[in-house]
Amino acid sequence: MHDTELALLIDRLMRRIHNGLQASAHSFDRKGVGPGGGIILMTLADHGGMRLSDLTTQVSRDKSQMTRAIRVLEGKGLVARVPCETDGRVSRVSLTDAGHEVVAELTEAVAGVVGNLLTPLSAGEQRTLKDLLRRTGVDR
Amino acid sequence: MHDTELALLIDRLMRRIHNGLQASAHSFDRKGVGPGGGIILMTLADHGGMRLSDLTTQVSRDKSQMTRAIRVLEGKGLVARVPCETDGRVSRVSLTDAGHEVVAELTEAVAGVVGNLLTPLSAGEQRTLKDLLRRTGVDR
DNA sequence: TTGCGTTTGTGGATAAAGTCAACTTAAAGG
DNA sequence: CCTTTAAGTTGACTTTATCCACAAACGCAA
Repeated sequence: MHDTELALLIDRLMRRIHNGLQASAHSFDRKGVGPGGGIILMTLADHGGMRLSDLTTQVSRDKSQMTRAIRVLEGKGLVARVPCETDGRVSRVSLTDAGHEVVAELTEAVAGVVGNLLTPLSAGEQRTLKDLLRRTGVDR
Repeated sequence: MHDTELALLIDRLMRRIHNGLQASAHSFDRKGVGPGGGIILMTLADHGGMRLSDLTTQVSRDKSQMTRAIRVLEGKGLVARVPCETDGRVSRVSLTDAGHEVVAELTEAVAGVVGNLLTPLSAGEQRTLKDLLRRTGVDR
């Protein structure tokens, strides 16, 4: 088997999404959250409030970087963190109203770019693609 | 439809591939090409000799970065560049024998990680997934 | 309760990638 | 020719990523 093509395909598709967004970032990323911040915000929109550690595993990033990313987003008033009452270590992160507004703009922009990239696929195929990706494993 | 889920899924899958490789990089990346260099090498293995500009569009990266990445790989003796005879501007890049060896090791490692992540999918579904990704568009 | 290992989040230092713009050389087309 | 465009290169700079050590809080068992 020795199949590396999928890795290359995934990498390329992700870069294209990234570049497509970058090209028009000035028109929607008023808060300057960037790609990294955007993914965090959208993930929070999907999951509601999350513990910081769950957030890091969900987006598969380094926790120290997550700390810093959240600090930036908090500084811009897009997320709020409340210390957990039952566990003194964890802090729970959630979107503020301003954060939701940013997510709405981000969502539209991302949907535009992604929709554009997916035009060669039928609606059913697009659904299949997402379904397959969703069912992808967790490695360890 | 405002669909951002696919972007999040793609990003997460790519990070998981990346992290999975990173975890055991010491055991196969003897030349220290890293993720970036690895993608370039594997792309070259797929396409044979390529013009540098085609390489940049294929992997969707900045050309200035490609210049530097190729210089590093060339310094390690993994790729060779020959100036094009018909066009004095372009230089054609291809794998050396040492480069092919590295690609072989990379391929095995990548296939292991990817195969691991794809275990929830049947063989047919894996084929479908790759097919759909391959048919993905080019945006502009 | 105390001790011990583990989890959660921070902080710092450093390396790797990405971004942007200016610039050289070469082709292409009036 | 002369202007325009394409292919690479270089430089300066910002953003992400990686690694490691650490403090605080929890879980649990002796």
